[in-house]
Formats: sequence, structure tokens, C-alpha cells
Amino acid sequence: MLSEAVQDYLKSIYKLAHAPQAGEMVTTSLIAERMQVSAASATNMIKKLAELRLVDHTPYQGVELTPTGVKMALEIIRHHRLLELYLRQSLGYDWDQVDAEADRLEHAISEDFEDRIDRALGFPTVGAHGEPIPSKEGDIAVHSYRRLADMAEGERCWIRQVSDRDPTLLRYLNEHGLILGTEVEIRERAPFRGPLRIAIGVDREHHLGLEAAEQIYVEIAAA
Amino acid sequence: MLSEAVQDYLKSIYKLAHAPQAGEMVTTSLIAERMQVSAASATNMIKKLAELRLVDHTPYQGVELTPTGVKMALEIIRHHRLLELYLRQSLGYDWDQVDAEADRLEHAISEDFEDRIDRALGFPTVGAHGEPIPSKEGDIAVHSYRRLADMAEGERCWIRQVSDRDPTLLRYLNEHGLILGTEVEIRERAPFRGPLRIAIGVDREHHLGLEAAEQIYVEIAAA
DNA sequence: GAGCGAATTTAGCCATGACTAAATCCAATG
DNA sequence: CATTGGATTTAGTCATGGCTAAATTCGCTC
Repeated sequence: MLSEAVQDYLKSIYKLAHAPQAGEMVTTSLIAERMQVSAASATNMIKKLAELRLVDHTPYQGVELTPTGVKMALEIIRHHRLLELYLRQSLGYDWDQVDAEADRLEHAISEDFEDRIDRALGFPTVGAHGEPIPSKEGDIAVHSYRRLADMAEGERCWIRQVSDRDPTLLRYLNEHGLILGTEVEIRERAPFRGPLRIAIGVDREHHLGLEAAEQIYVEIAAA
Repeated sequence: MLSEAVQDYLKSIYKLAHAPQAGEMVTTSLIAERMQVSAASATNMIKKLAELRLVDHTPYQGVELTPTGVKMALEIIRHHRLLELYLRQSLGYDWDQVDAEADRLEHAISEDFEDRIDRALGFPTVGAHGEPIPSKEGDIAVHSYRRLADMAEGERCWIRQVSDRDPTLLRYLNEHGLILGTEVEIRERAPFRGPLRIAIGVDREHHLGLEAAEQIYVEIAAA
């Protein structure tokens, strides 16, 4: 059984490696920042992960998950995303609360618990923020969504996924009706990385900062 | 925030102090045995708990929880018992499975989670095995049940509580219909601490060993 | 009241996973 | 191509919570 710390690192490394702007290798400082830990601590753990054959470590370059490492990471992410959805659907948690609670619970649940909430949820494939839920076998769907921030004026789209990193952002988006499934049209892109003027659903309009729009992933609606 | 280890010790000490056969003080070796840990480790932790003012320690004699220690212990026990009930009622766990899963989860849940399952369960006062659930304020009901093992021939009673220590026992009792609320009549007490012949409900009879009967707590039915 | 055995405590060790400070490496710049 | 600054690693420390082995204490028996 992997320790909680090891699991947390694997999850972070996986997410960093699959972030939209990610390079080939995940660096020590990225991991340290994500884990809220000193760089030295990250190095320590990286050495341990390498010994456990969960990552390949090229000193001074970065790490890459091994196939085993990916498998482990996806198991943890599966736990996390099933939990998020369960908290939301069965216990009425808000959008912005589920991540923190799932972080606490994800290490504590058994396979049996995983199976039970999976069944209770009807074997979902998409999590509370639109992320794909890895299967028990370790497969994960690849969605080719675009960032709302990259859409051109006049384009229309549906919100399909939102980053769960920042609860404040989630609360903000929720207040303005920017939730999964909402249709959005880009009315105007202000210059100099300025805000987007967007139509939300049928009758709302909003000026949305680029920072926020970069955290929103969309599917383009046919013109 | 108390560490998981500290919480586990508090819970064990509380349970040992309130066990039917308990003396005034809870000894090091009892704690060590319950925690599946060496006596030296238990001594270590006891010293730590004493420093934290959670127990009073009389060296070579034993420990007693302080009022703060009792409060903490009851909080943990509340988490545990609410979780057990929730697992049983909302996720379909069997009687004998809930304890182990709740042990894993009890340290991970937030106060918010506690409140939500409490509400979902309708603010229960009795747990999955009939134990009283401490209130959020730290009050706990005292039930004056008798052990089935201590009942006399001819007496009738209802099963009100069962020890959750041994999953095997729970499975066994469940198979024979010895669940909460079942009415039982003592037909015959075999001599030399032999088994009880009991009537279970209306049409079942069973020979129940004393070991098992000592783990079952009953309310006497008026004659 | 001496001694014995069991319980308890002390002493010293280990792994985990954090930290700081210091050393080292690498890439980019002049 | 030497230098330098930022990233990374190494070295050494700490707290937690286990462990074994050894010492100590207590209660009971003779």
C-alpha cells in the first residue's frame, strides 16, 4: 500500500504532466509548488518514487511517470472524482466544496466503497467539474476541449469542463451561471488580454477576465 | 488538530474505560493490546497524551481521560457511529463490514460531512449496532442493558445492542436472526458455562455459546 | 520482609516526510 | 567561453510513532 504522501505526489505529477501547457518533463519546482512543499522535500520524495519505480527521474531535468506510476495515479484520481460526484449528488455539496472534502477522503476509502458509490452514481464517466473519470482498469477518456479564453469573437460553445483548482473561481462562475452545459457566445474580445464579453445562456451577458476564461474548457457549437 | 494516532488511542481508552468489566484505571497493557501495539509504544503515547492534558497518568497504575480527553473521544466516536450507520443505510453495507470502513473514514471527514450525514440519517441517536451516538455537544445516552449471557431461564428480552468488535460474530448472529430488535427467550441454561438454548423470534431455536451471549445486550421484556 | 514474576517504563533505534542551509549544476548572457 | 542566477540536489535536523532489549517497579507469595 502506497503512503498518502506518495499518492498525493503521484496525483500531482500526473496532473502537471497532463496540464494543457505542460512540457515533456515535470520539474521538481513545479511539484514542490503544487504540493506546497520545499524543493528539497520534493527532491527527497522524487528519489523515493524513482526507487519505487513509479517515476523515471532525470536529475536536474524532471520526472515522468512510469506505466505503473500512471496506473497508480489514475486509481487515486478515480477515487477523487467519484467522491466529488458522490458528495455533490448524494450529500448536496456545492461545486466549490467537493474538491477539498474529496482530498481528505480519497486515501481512506476501500475498493468496496469505490464500487458502491460508483454503482450509486450509475457508473459515471465524467466528474463534478467535467473531468473524465478513469475506469477501474486504468483507462481514461481524452477530451479535446478548447479553452474559452482561446475562442474567437462570434463563436458559440458549451461549457464542458472547469478547473477545480480554485474554489473561489468555482463560486464566482456558479454565481454567474457559468456551469457545465451552459451555452456561451463570445461577443467581444477586448484587446491587450482584456476581458471577454460573453453571452451566457439566452439572456445574460458578462465581462469575463481571461484568467478565468483560461480555466474553462468548451466544446464548440456548430455554427 | 489531533493526529490520527492520538485519536485512535483516545477512542480505545474511552471504550476500555466504559467496557462492562472495566476497573477504575485503564492499564498500559490493555491499551497496547487493543491498539495492536507493543507496551513500550503505548507508554510512549500515554506520555504524549498526558502532556496534551488528554489523560491523567499515574505511572504503573494506568490512565484516565480528562474531561477534554472525554470530549475528544466522544467526537471521534460520534464520527465513527454516524459513519457506520450511513454506510449501512445509504450504501448497503452489511452489519459486519461497517466498522472497518468507518475506522478508515472517521479521521478523514470534516464537520460539514458529519452534519450532512447526520441530517441525511434524520439525526439518529443510536448506531448500527445499537450503541448510543454522542451528540455534537458531547453528551452520550447511558443505556442500562443487561448481557444476554446473564439472563435467567424463562426470561424474555429484546436485543438492543451488539458488540462490533468481531465481524465474524456479527456475521454469525446475522445468519441466525439475532439482530437489533429481535425478541429472545431463554429456554435453558446449560451448566458449567455451557450454551444457552434460546428462542429467536417466534419459531426459531438456537444453542448460543456464552462467549457470544456476552457480546449481546438486551432489554428485558415485561413478564 | 525477601524474592519472584509480570507489568511498566526507559533507552536507544528505525522509517517517514517535512524543514533549512549549503553546495552544485545548467542554461543563458555578455 | 567565462560568469552568473535560478533550479536542483545534498547534508543535516526535527517530529511522529512505531520497534526491541534492558531496567525498574509493583504486588503477591513464602
